[in-house]
Amino acid sequence: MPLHDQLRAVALDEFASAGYAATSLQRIADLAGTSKASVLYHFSSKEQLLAEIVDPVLDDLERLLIDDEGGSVLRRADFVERFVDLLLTHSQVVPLVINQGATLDDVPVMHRATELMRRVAELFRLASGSTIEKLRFGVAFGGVAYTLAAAERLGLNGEIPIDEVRTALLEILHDLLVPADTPVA
Amino acid sequence: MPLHDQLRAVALDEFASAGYAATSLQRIADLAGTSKASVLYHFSSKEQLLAEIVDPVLDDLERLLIDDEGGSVLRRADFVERFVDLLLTHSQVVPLVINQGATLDDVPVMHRATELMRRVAELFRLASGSTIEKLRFGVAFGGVAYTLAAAERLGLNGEIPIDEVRTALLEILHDLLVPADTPVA
DNA sequence: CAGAGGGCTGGCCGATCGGTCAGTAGCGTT
DNA sequence: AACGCTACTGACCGATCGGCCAGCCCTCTG
Repeated sequence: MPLHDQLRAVALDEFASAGYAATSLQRIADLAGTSKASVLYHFSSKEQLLAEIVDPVLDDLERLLIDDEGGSVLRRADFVERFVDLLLTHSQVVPLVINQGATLDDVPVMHRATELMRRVAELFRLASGSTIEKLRFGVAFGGVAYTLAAAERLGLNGEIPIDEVRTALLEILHDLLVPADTPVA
Repeated sequence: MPLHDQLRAVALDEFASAGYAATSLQRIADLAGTSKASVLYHFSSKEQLLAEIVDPVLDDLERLLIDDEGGSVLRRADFVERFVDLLLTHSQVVPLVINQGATLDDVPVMHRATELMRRVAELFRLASGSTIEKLRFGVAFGGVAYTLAAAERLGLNGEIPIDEVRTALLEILHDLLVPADTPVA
């Protein structure tokens, strides 16, 4: 693997587990077996290293939003399914954005993440819904992200097959976001 | 308000919104209109300032766990209700622990928080349950915490009366944690 | 062989961090 | 007046941070 990619992978591990602020460029360099200066050779700054990690995921999310808004063809259940797949695909980046987004809102890429999450919320038209509908969105979205982030820390997950996780999350999210008494399309 | 209490309040605001690592003692001092040295006069270290904020909340949680384990008298629904009240009472500390607990596991008070959360998980016997039951716990607990933390950031909540929030959260958590096909006691 | 350029590094910089310490201002007691 | 105690402060410390830079090594090209 090229050093550039390896540095990105190592940085993602550390940003997700120890936090962006608590992860020094020196530590990233040590874990990758190189020097701090070489990290700053591959990435012009620590912020840009974070951006190169997070931006592709936000691109995926934005694409999903555009697909949906473009034709409003997607039924809510379909959106939820694609959304879960996106979360599972980027299971390390999701908690990074969720847990540290508020802390790092001065970093441009995290501000973009917040804006996209707001658009997801508006998509479900929960900003104008009832209190419980608003809270259902918050619990569902934050709950899935938190589960992906902290389940291991609490020793809650063994080696659960990802297919099983996917199915279970879909069922839970479906229960929360597509209540039986709500029109789906 | 005594300066000691004011410093604790200011620090909690900053720890919860900007993060523990990103909040300097100097900033806490500035916001309270005093000097950094006086902060370290009232609290022997930054870690102890965090501990004085978090420990009382963990004491409450531990008390709830002891009440439950002692007689196993509490029905699951009762536990959920007391649990939600605890989260609402300490709505600033909860996201602090949830979002930054993993990052700060080297800080003793945060390690204690992780242990208590593990006990809550075990209480629901979800460690030995099916995949979807494990995930339901994660989604429920993390979801409520995330909602309390980030709803404002996404502009999802206006001035919702706390009673309404309490009722809604109870309903959502009840749906997630006390499924219809599960024996309650 | 000469030179150009990409990959990489050690050493350094200013800034900021948490924390220490000597010292002081105010105040009630003797 | 002299004391002791609490509250508080400015100056300073070593460590660490992100970032910069001159220069080295290697390979490819002419």
